[in-house]
Amino acid sequence: MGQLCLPVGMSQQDLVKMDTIVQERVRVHKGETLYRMGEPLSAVYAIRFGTLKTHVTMEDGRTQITGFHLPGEVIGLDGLGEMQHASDATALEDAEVCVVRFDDLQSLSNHLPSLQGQFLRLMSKEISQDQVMLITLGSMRAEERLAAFLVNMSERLSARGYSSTEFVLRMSREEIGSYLGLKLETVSRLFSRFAEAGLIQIRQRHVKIIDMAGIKQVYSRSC
Amino acid sequence: MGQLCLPVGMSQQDLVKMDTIVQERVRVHKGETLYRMGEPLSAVYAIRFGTLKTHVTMEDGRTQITGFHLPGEVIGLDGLGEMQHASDATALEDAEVCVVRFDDLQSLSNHLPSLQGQFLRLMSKEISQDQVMLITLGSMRAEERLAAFLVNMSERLSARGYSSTEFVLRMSREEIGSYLGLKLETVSRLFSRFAEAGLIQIRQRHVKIIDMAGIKQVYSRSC
DNA sequence: CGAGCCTTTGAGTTTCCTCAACCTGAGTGG
DNA sequence: CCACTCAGGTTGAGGAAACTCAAAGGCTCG
Repeated sequence: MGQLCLPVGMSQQDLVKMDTIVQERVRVHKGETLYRMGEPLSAVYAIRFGTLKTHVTMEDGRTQITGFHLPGEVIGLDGLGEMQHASDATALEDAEVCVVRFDDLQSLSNHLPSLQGQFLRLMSKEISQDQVMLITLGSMRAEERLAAFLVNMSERLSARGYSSTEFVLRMSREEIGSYLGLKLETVSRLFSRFAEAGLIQIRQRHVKIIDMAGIKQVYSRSC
Repeated sequence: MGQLCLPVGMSQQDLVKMDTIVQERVRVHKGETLYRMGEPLSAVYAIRFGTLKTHVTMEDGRTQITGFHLPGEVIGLDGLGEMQHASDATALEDAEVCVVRFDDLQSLSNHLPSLQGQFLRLMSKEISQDQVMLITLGSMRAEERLAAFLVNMSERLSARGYSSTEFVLRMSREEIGSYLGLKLETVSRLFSRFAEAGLIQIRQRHVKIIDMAGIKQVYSRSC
């Protein structure tokens, strides 16, 4: 569990203790939601396998995807402050998560000093990632955003032992668009343009990266 | 100090204890930086008075403002994970901050159980705010972004005892633009348009909100 | 009071969106 | 087994939004 569910940085004994409280696992089928915005926060979740998206919906119905989450990542942290979930989490494919119950956590954290730090670190990382997205949405053009997205997916998949050059996107063009602040047609056109330029091969959701350096250039050689 | 430097939620005795460790204050003059990205994190900072901006710069020189920070807010939390600052913090006007040293904090947090929770809550709030910005940048049009910005400033100022309808923007059009993912000319034009529509009065950086409901409509009646 | 920065406003251009048609592949029922 | 359906994806044409470039006016600060 330890390796899959919480990132490195804890001692072996601590991991053993952790294992004793995190025995609960939940399966989430494609399209089902793990939690919804506004629900009381009873736990955070470490993804064992599968991909989930987190998204928020405004009063007027518009929706924005705030993240795609791969195995090994922890979701639900954004609700810790108000003790209620700040977004929806939906499975993009059948997935399984470890349930880290919050009341267990609180009683345990006294005995596990490293756990507090672990959570601070996770939350801080989430803040940093959000800030990277702010740059992406605030100062990049469509082309650059999509290139950044591809590189980001590649790196995260690679860090989890998958191929960094060939993978399957678990989300639709529309979902990518929502995440990147673009329309689905724009995403589709850009994929086609990247393919034409010899940077990638793409057939449906199967992506093969041909020229990684070229893709990185797309968002570094601007201005 | 307590009221000014850390939000509510701590008991009176805890506040007294806090006061004993947070005696250090720093003045930051307009244009000076409090900390820079990459510097080792030795403290977080609670703003006593003045306004600061946090911003990040990419390799290619592009810069994005990630937040404007008013008195009472805590900055520097985004660096807690890596123990080094994840952004620059620059004063928009002469300001003073309380220095919350991290080593003091760690030794103290054992004796102050509420402090840990306090920090989790602050960080979680920061994540939520970033996610609101993601929606803003990802799915709103220029007009809506600026309206949301005005309402946000108004509410935060009001919560701090200032007027909610009349205030001075401490940042330039360019800085507002960077924050909202717009160019300075666009920001300027939109202010003029809002004024023409009778929603606000604006002269340089002095804003007077005439029709708050109208401004809120700008970003609720879309689609 | 002058220099430099900030702001406003205009004209033209680019980027991305909208609308629309058509294609593809997976799943379904006859 | 094949035709059908339907969601997702591609591609094109036209238009709207925001950007770029440019010029001129206004504040602020030394």
